[in-house]
Amino acid sequence: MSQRTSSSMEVLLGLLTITPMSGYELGQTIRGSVGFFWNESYGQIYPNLKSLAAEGLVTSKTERHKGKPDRHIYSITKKGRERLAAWLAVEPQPEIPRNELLLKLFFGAQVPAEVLIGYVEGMMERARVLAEKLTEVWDAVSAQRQYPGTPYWKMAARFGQLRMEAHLRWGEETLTALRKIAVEQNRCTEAKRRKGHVGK
Amino acid sequence: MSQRTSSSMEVLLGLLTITPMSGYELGQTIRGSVGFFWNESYGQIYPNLKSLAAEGLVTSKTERHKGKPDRHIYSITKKGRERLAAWLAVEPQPEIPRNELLLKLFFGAQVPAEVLIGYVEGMMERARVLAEKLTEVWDAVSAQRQYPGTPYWKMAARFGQLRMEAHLRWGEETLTALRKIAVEQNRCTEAKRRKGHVGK
DNA sequence: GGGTGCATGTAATGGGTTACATGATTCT
DNA sequence: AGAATCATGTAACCCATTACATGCACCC
Repeated sequence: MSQRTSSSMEVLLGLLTITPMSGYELGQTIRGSVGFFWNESYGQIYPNLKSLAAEGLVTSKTERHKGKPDRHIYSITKKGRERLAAWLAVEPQPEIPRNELLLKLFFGAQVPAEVLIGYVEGMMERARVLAEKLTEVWDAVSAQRQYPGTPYWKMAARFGQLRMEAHLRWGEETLTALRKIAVEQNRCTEAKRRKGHVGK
Repeated sequence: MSQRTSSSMEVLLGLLTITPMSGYELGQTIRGSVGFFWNESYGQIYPNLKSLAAEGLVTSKTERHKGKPDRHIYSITKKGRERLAAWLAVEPQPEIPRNELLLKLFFGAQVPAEVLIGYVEGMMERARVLAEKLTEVWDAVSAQRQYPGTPYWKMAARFGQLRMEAHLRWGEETLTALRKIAVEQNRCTEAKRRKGHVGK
C-alpha cells in the first residue's frame, strides 16, 4: 500500500504558482530562494516535471532554438493548484536529522581536538555566509512590492537567521571548550615526550 | 569511481568503541543518544554489521538462546578503530537541508493561515519535548563519572538545546504574524459573506 | 486473546545524487 | 585555448525506509 511521501514534486508546483518556468530555471530558483531549507538536483527535477505533465498538473510549451536544445516552459494547471492545496493541508513531517558534524564531534575523543576545531570553524564560516545572504534576501523581499507570498517568505528567511545565530553561539561556546581540551592534550604529549627522552 | 559517502557504518563503529553490543542494542542506543541528530533503521543496521564483520572491522560472538533467535554481540577490532579514526579525519559534509514545514510555510499563501498555525504549534511542541529531554541527558552526562567521551557528548547536547531555543523563539514570532494574517483573512471572508447575502 | 516489546533478519520499493552525453556561447 | 555557464536529459547506482517473516514472553 506504499505511497509517495516525498515533496519533490510539490516544490515544483509551488514555484510554478509564481511564474511559468523551465526545468533549468526551476533549479536555479530553488537554489536561490528555498535553497537553504530545501534542494533538488536536476536528476530529480526533469523526470518529475515529466510525471507532473503526464498527470496533467502542469502543461508545457516548447520553445525552439537554433543550435541549443529545446526549452520547455511549464505552467501549473488548475488541477495542479488543487494538488498543491491538498499537499499543503497535510501536516508536514518533522525534519529527519542527519548532522555529520555532530556525529564526528560525538566521537571526538578518538581524535585530536584541533581537528574538531577546524570542523566547527568551517561550520561557523558557512553559517556566517548564509546568515548574511538571508538578511539580504529578507531586505530584498521587504523592499519589493507586496506579493501574496511576501510575509511567508520573510518567515522562512527569519527561521534561517535565528537558526544560524544559534549555530554561531554554539560554535563560540564549543570552540572555547575544544581549545581548552587541545591545550590539555598538547601538555600531555609534551610531558610524555620529555619523559621518554629522560627515560632513555 | 563512486565511493561510499554515507556514515551509517561509522556510527556503528563509533558506538562499539563504548561497549560491545548487538544490532538491536545499537538501534536502541542510537535512538537514545545520538538520535536527535542521527538515526538509523534496523534495515540498515543489520546488513551494515554484516559488511563490517566481512571487512574485519568488527568481530561477533554468538549467544545461543532457547526459543529466541541467536544474539550476535559485536566488538570493534583494531582495524575498526583505525577506520573510525580515518573517517573522523575527513571534514564532515554540511547538513543537507530538507525542512517540510518551511516548504509548506513558503507556499503558505495558498492555504488559510489557521492551518499553518497548527503546523507551527506542532513543531513547537516537539521542540519543547526534545529540549527537555536534552537537558535531562545533559544533566545525566554531567553527573556521571568522567568518560573520555563526556565533554563531547555535552557539546552535542548543547547544540540541540540552542537549536531548539531558536526554533521556539522563531515559533513565537511566527505565530503572532500568522494570527494577524488569520484575523485579516476572517474579516475578508466575513465581509464577502455579508456582501453576498445583501447582494441576493 | 491480543497488543507490545525483545530480537533477528530479508526483500521490495522508493527516493535521490552523480556521472555521463551533448553542444553552443561567453569569459579569462 | 580552456574553463565556466547555459540547457537538457538519461542511466547507473547508492542509500534508506517500510513491509514482511518469525516466534517467544509478558501484561492487561
